Amino acid sequence: MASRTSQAAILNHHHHQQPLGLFENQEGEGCNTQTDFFPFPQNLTFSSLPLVGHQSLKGGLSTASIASDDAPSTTTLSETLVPRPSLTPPLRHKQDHNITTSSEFGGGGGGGGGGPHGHLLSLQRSTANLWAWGDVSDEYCLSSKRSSGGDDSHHPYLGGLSAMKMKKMKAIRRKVREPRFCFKTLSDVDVLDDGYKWRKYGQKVVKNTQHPRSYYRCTMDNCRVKKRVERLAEDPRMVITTYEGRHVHSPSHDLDDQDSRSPSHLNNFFW
DNA sequence: CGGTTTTGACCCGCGC
DNA sequence: GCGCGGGTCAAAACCG
Repeated sequence: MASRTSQAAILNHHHHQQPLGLFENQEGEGCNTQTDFFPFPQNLTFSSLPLVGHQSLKGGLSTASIASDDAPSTTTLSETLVPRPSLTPPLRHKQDHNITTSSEFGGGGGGGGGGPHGHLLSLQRSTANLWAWGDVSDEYCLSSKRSSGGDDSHHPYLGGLSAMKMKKMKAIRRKVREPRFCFKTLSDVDVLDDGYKWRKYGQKVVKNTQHPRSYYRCTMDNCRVKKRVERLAEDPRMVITTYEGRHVHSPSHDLDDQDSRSPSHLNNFFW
């Protein structure tokens, strides 16, 4: 895992001067040739990117950039950058008819339709640009939102609370959003296998896009992490994956076949 | 049969 | 206030 020593830098976005982060894998050339680097938060370790690399990327996933406002045209990524201690989970791709599968990651396999983490895409020719954003400021780094509310606070149709109360909660909830980050990946497949098990709970066609956006939720109990997957409008080859929230557990793959690899730093995936 | 996906409906925030 | 659009729910269908 030489790539564990990935370099990180941040670029200015061409439009809004918003900080873009470029994480350059040591092995990769850093396909993104943008300049204007600036120091990236030290506590933001991308120990996971290497995992991407170490598995099947072999340097293919060479770059990842972080941005606050550089939203793909199809989304409104208007939040501010919130560096997390560790962001990127070990990414792999689910199989797709278009891709060549070079490795198999036993483990994870979910049950029915969506779950099968069978073959995994070789990302050798993939490029991932990592965005990160979130409108969570340090002070409230959420918690009030859901941790207290338990199961009901996130339930939009909950009947127990008065409408007023619900509205207030919504208001709070809007401001106190889970930390989020996203990245884009050049890939034929939509769903990155990041070691966690996801259940799809919605799909939506967003405006000005041909490709629908899919919504996933972590299948683990008590874990409210969500993930959004869509394709970039300008470049359908690019997959935008957005994570929201932090896992309260380790990746499912760890429990199976991954723990022998790098169990300690995998804990950092609880973004 | 249990877990996941699909998909139409609903909710809600936001801009006008 | 209204309409639009994004996000979520939940029942039915699907799948291993």
